[in-house]
Amino acid sequence: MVTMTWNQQTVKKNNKALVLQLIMEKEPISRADIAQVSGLHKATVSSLVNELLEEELIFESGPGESSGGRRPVILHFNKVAGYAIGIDIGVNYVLCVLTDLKGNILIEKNQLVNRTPYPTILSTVQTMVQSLIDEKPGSRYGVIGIGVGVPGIVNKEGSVLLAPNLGWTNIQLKVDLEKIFQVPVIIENEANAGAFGEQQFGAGQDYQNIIYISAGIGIGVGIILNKDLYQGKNGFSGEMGHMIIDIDGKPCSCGSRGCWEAYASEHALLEMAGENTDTLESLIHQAENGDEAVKNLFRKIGGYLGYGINNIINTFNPDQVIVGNRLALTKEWIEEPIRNTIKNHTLTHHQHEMKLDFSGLGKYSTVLGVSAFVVENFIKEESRVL
Amino acid sequence: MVTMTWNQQTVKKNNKALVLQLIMEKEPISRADIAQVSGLHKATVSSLVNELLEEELIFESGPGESSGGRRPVILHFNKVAGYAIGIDIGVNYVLCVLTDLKGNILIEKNQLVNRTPYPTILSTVQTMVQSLIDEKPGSRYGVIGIGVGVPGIVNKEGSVLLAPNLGWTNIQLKVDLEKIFQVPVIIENEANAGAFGEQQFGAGQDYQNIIYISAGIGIGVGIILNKDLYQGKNGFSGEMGHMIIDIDGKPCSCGSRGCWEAYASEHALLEMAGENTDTLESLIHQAENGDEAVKNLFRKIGGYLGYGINNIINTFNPDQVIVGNRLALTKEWIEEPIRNTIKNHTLTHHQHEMKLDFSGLGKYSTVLGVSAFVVENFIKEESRVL
DNA sequence: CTTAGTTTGTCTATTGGTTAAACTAAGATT
DNA sequence: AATCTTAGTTTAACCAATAGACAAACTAAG
Repeated sequence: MVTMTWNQQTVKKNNKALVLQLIMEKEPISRADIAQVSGLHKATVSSLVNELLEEELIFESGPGESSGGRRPVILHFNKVAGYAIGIDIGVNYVLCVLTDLKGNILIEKNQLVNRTPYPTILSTVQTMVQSLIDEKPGSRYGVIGIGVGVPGIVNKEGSVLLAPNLGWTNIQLKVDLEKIFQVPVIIENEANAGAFGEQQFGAGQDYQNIIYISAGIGIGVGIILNKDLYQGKNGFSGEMGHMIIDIDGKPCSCGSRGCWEAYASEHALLEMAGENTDTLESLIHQAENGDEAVKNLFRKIGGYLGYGINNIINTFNPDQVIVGNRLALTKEWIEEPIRNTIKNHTLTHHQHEMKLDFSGLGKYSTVLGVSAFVVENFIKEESRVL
Repeated sequence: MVTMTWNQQTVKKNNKALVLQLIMEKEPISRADIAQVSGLHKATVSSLVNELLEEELIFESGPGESSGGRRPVILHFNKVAGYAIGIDIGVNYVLCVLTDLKGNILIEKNQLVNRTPYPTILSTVQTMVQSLIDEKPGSRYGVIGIGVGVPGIVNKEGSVLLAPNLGWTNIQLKVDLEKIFQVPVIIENEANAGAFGEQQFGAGQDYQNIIYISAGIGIGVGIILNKDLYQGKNGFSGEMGHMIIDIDGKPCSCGSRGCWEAYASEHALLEMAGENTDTLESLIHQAENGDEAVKNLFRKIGGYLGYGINNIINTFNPDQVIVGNRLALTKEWIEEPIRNTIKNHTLTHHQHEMKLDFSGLGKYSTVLGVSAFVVENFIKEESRVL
């Protein structure tokens, strides 16, 4: 079967998913409202809602306000019908969270790690996830899946092909985790996950086409077009950290020269700061205490970020660009230079109505993103025809 | 009505479109084959095929080869059920073609122009289109629409907001042409149209994610993701000619510096060639006669093109990059340097299985692209439920 | 308090599509 | 000639959305 064929079951599945989505987004809401908003007939909505009630994906909560007639029955999304686990594997930390189906964090485990060989990290993850599972409250569907964000190149089969900062190559992470926990596992690049997290719960909730810039040790980019993550042919999209912005410029760890992340990343920042500073945090501390040299350093990084963002805007004509990850902590000093660079370089029509924002979720962008992938997957499965 | 709802009519419409698409792509084909390939039931296929026959979008052509039983009835797409007109407005020419529904050019009109004020071009276009209409053969649906490719920024309402090389700003081209000819008109950026043309009929027929580089006086890029043109928020996507590849580099006509097209376009080439050469054609002639200096010039341009293509590949992880428009004529000399630059700079995983090709349609990319847009639009309308 | 009107949600019959299965058509095979 | 195969059509069954009647529960006006 080459292409998608349609029949009554797909119709029902789609409408059911639509109803559920409306309840998730607009709760509290009544059956009548759903019919109104969706364009479906009252009777159709009624029957789909009843199925969703039986599946415990939604619940009723007494009558609402009358608007001149019979009072409506208020419907809610049952966000604790199951729980998702989101994991962010960083260069020196592992962050695991248990979220409900609306991306609220219920339990959080954070662990610093010194070295990152795969077996070590895998066992750390295993321990952390197991303790989340042990502590989680009861629910109809239990743990519906695990999502993992990794700073590296991930293919569509959930293998980490290359994660230079972790020292990983060809790690079958999805296979390993599914074997251990027997639930669906989703592996994503950290920037892609962050983009989805911001789109679902953070700064990007109102927009269709979003480019999320994960500016950390390196730079990765998550591309959301028409509300969907764009992954590319193999899942490798968004490696814009290795976009050349300066021909024959600074050498980059990737072997090329003049890459964006050689100028605008945390790594570049620390390099420029010189020998006596070790961490981004200490630089931020200095800047907060009025150190003009450090502030200028931040401004310079901001300018470089701006060049890359210029390229992004001219390429994608997005609704919004979101700056996230560690460098977003320096918003106070980098925002102005970024905006200036855009103003002076980017095509006028493209600037118009384009929003530039900073991460709304901070260090949780990635975990919430992968958790949202897990939820999305679950909802798609569950809203099948029974 | 915020979102899409589904009912039996949408099912039918989709299935009918699917059947028609299969016939278009795989003709000659029988009803039984369609059922096989699509997964639809024989009876469903039969009834949909009969409707398509009545609409004269397809026709039968006697029995085919038996495969051990009753011989099948062979179905064909009726590519002359109507005709589309495609127009490419260039800096010094206007190209108009009449195509059938499969993108075959039946009549072609080419006219050189000296100056490009809008009223002049509009009247030229009007004359050319009128003569195409007068010469066209009879058919069931006549001229189903007009598509126009323009070298500039086009919004989703079919207005040309800015076309620097034509000297146009805020031209309501779609409105004007629809008023004159009373058929649906589609306006697209020339690179977007070229991308679609190559994907439908040219070098990109086998691929899902294609980036088409229109390298002419300037550089524009058409982005096809999952077989669909990506237009961006306002329709301005793909202005990668103004991607910065060299910080504080050469000034560009856009007001910025270091833009890709300041290094890798026909304009850049002629600038580098110096005062005594006027056209790309004369340079090609020199190169063909063994002029090493000119060949080196081409190689240099190829290298610069490579830098931008590096950025494209790392960003999009596409199936294929296609180089088109005027600079594709210099393939003989620029291909090698492009490939070298990619080899030396682009991330290894991204290079893998990535195809780099040159335009398969030559100067017809744009006209065939807009014509294909018109056809797509028509098919979508016609396969409506009757 | 009564009555009319309105809004919410359900029930029943209808509509319009796909599908299953029987059937006809026309060839190949034995 | 009899049987098997494949192609395509017809008929009835099925299923989901819909239209419209209806009941329940409320507001508003007299």
